[in-house]
Amino acid sequence: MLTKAEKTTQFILEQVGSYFNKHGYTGTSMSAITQATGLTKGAIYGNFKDKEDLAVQAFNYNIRRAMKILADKMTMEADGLTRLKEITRFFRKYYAAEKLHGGCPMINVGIDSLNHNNTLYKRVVEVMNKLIQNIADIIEEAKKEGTIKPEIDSAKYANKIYAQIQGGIFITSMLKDESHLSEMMTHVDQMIDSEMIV
Amino acid sequence: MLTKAEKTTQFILEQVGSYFNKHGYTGTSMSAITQATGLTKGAIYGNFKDKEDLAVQAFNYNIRRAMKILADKMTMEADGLTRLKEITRFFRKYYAAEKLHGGCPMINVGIDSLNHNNTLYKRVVEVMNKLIQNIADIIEEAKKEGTIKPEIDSAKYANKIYAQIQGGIFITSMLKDESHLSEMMTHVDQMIDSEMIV
DNA sequence: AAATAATTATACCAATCGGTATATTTTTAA
DNA sequence: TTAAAAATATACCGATTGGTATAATTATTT
Repeated sequence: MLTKAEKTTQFILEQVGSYFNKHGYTGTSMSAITQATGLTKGAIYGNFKDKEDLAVQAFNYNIRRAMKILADKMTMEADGLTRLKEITRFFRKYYAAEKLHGGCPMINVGIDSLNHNNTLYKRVVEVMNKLIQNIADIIEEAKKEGTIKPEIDSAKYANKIYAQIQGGIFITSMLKDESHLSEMMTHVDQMIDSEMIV
Repeated sequence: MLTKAEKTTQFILEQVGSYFNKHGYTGTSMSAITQATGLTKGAIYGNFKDKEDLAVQAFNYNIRRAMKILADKMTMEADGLTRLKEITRFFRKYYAAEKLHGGCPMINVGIDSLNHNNTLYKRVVEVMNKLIQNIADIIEEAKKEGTIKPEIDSAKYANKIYAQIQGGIFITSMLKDESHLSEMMTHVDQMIDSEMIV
């Protein structure tokens, strides 16, 4: 069973996650946090060391929520190629889902933290490397299964796929038109079909 | 000849452009601006209406500087296909150049303004649409010259190319490794060669 | 050179910032 | 049910925020 403090911590992250994601580190004030939660500074500082601690935990909360559906899909038993295609399928619906929570946490917090908060920045990089590595692992798996060419450089293609995803997210976010992300996912699918598949 | 105020305006933008680009709208305080310029608030507010006005002009200054080399290349007399390849060539050196000035203004100010300042956001979108349109125009030109297939959808490919550029910039910026952007440009070059060229 | 206009410096404003010490309340243990 | 502990609320801190009114300075015109 969760203690009261643990429940409050969770409650704060739920209430404040989107706000932090949307407004960034300096753009989120402690008073905004008290307002969003209906709690007071005593409750906030009783459960989080400082603003940075809260920001890092809010990012962890946000990225976990954003990636949950994909993470669940990835744990399903399926061959590598199927799971690779699941990734592009997932991101076709990503913008519509994430705009409800203030946008993509990776690009929002990534750019915001890059020159603002090193602790947060390092955490974003950590997550990014994991995401790219996950894609590379799936490609390797498909190579072992014989569906993707053995000469394919999995790390290189993982980087390319992730860059295309984030590029699509950025344009779609700025122009508020999810067709751009969708077309980038089509492009990735075509790249898989024409370059990677045996 | 420039008046004193015009020279001061230019001086402020030169001194403060990188700072604004690096730290964003809320991350740049008026006191930081006075410190960076060595001037006082009187000089700042005598030449700019308010912080937003300064932020917009700083963005215009930054994007013009960042794109100057490419813009010069684009005015040169050359066929469409050559100019298209000039774009990817330009962006291979983009990160090394822009990190000296706080990073890519499009992604920095784009993400920062998206949920912070609508005036600034609209200006970024305006510039982004122009950049994409420029690429589309070049593709159309190459089609007329017979070097690119007539059935190519120039708007669609312009969007794809720009998304790949910005995706590469984002990953390269976060991981502080320009090879990612470089490999994305190689990918664009290959796309041009394999899909677009007649 | 004197008068006028343009420009910049100074001093100050209320509001807000992140954070803390302490008082109060709520929960748990005795 | 009462005492101890945990959790939250309140009141406050000095520092900083964007912005302004006015004084001082510099440039231009007469």
